Amino acid sequence: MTPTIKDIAARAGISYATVSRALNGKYGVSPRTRERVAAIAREMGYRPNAIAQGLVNRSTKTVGLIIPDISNPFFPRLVLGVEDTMMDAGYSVFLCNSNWKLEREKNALLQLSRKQVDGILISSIAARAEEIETILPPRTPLVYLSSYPEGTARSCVSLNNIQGADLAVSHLLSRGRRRIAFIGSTQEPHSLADRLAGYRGALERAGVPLDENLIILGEFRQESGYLLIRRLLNRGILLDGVFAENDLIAMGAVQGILDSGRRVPADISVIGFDDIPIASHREIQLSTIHQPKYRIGRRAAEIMLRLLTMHGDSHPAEHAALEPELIVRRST
Amino acid sequence: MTPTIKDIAARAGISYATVSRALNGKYGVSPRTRERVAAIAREMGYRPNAIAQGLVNRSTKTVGLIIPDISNPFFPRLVLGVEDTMMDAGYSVFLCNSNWKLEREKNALLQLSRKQVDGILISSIAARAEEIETILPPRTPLVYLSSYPEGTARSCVSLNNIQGADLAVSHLLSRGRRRIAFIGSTQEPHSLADRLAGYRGALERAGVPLDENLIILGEFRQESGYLLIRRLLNRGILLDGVFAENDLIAMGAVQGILDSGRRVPADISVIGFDDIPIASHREIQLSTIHQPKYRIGRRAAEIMLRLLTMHGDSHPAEHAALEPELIVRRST
DNA sequence: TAAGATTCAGCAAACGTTTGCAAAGCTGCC
DNA sequence: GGCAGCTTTGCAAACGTTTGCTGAATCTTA
Repeated sequence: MTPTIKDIAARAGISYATVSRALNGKYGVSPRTRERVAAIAREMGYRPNAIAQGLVNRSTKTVGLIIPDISNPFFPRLVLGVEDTMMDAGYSVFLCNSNWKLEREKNALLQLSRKQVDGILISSIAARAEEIETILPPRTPLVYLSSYPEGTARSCVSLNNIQGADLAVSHLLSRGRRRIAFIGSTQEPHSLADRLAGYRGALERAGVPLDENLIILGEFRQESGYLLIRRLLNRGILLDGVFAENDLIAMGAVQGILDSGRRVPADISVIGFDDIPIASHREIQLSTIHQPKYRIGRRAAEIMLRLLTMHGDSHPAEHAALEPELIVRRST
Repeated sequence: MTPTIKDIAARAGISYATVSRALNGKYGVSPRTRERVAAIAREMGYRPNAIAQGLVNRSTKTVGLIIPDISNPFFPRLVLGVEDTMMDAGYSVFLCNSNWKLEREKNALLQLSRKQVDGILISSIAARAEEIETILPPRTPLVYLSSYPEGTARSCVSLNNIQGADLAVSHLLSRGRRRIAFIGSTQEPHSLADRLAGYRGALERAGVPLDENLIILGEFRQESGYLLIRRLLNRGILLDGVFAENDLIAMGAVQGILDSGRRVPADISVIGFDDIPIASHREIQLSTIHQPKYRIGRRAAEIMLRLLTMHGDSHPAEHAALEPELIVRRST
């Protein structure tokens, strides 16, 4: 077995309370015994049992991170931002994938709360805050990142989605496009609502009439973008621009357009959202709205650390809305 | 506070030992009290404290997963494979990124062992097994995945790298290529050694002389591939094929070749390794050796679960070497 | 040198569970 | 009615820590 504090005490011929105090640099231990204990601990290869510490300290130095799908290229850098920051502060992070299912999201929440995590970071697909916040013990530190539900009073870090969508659509308009399709996903209701709002706003401001036939929804996958645009095109609906809710959809749309014998951007301009790594690739060159993924993760983790250290006193929820940035590439 | 087993006991007017037994379906509780306890627990919103359970059961239902970098496109699906499988079995997983640094890898190992994880899955960059195995308590369940150090007696799940490299190089040879460069990375010594061995073996079998000038090493990044191939080309070294240690390097190499005014594959054929998602993209079409990333993760997790359930009795290390698959696309 | 102050160490409870052992309650049989 | 045998329950220790309280030992100071 790995040595415990009692083994050290036995070896040093003192009580284990003293060993604990010595190891933790607590007041009330003579320098002599302190050193002796340290030496013995080192020699025996002692490692504090974080589980036992967690039980008495009521803090596990652990947080949970729930995201929809790590294999979606939007999330890895976000996760890295969280992980780096929490790790540096001495926390470990549980990663949970919800696979875009509310049920699994709730499940993860439950499991994490059993595991006594000190806090939870979540990129939630829930539509309403109660759906997820009622699962947690009342004052659990909670930070939403990138996507958050309606009606929450907790801290959030996200891009200004309305502004981002507006930026994208305005860009298409500035290129002389008037029949602009919106291809989105029903998987994240809140971001859908915001990006749709930005789309509508930009059109309205430009005096371009909204055509509900141009709005079409599927999933956050390339195949979905491909299928949806082809369906639109096959129906004979006229369009000269596409604003996709994310880059994956946009890339699928580009393929669909090319396969239908049209050109990008000459016949139809396409713009995406997120700026995932592949979008900037030389052979792809997709115009998009940039999201600083690593920074979102880091920022969320920083807020979490703040919540963690003021443990419990007043929750001044912090809503950080980062600025979107338009990236113009070949597809527009 | 969240209710404990004692709160339930108080409410039910029985001892908390009985509550524990009732909740865990242990023998020796009457159906009547069992139901009563269940009802009260539900009503009070009781959740077992996994930390306390972990302390007495000496099992935390938790594993650690250490990888170099989640933002490298090779890892997300591997992580997902692990996570899905462990989650289904009721385990949570700590994710740690080592950023290709041995120091951080060791650090993560230490941190995880403090946290009393039941087992560790690691894609290690260590050259020798002792470097990492001496850090862990002797009989800790440990599974290497995708990459493992020299001299280990533990379970591994990985692709047959030698065979994969052989496959890739043989393919280039079958295309009439004779001057084949190897562009690799020093970041993972073991996989480098194997892929280099496959490269050498294939050349030798074909009777093509080995030219050490054609072997050049950097990092697992696209920029690295670009820089290295350009350096080679600028030196005036003749070549008609490139075998890159991974797809990122291969993609960089393709760009470098194009920028130098040569054609791919007409002048120089390029093949990568891993088959990351982007490699199959219509505009990229990189030939490569496919790695079943999700399956590697799942398989490793399954082995871990087996180790976990036979807790301690005999460690029949299982070495699963999955078959590589050649994927021919436009770049060769 | 004695009394008070100060330093150092130990005892024991607590964190929330599980579980071996003993006690109590019940059943049915003679 | 008494007793064996079974079922149901409770007591208390244990897991590895932290920490408030108390006591002993040492040091000051008059």
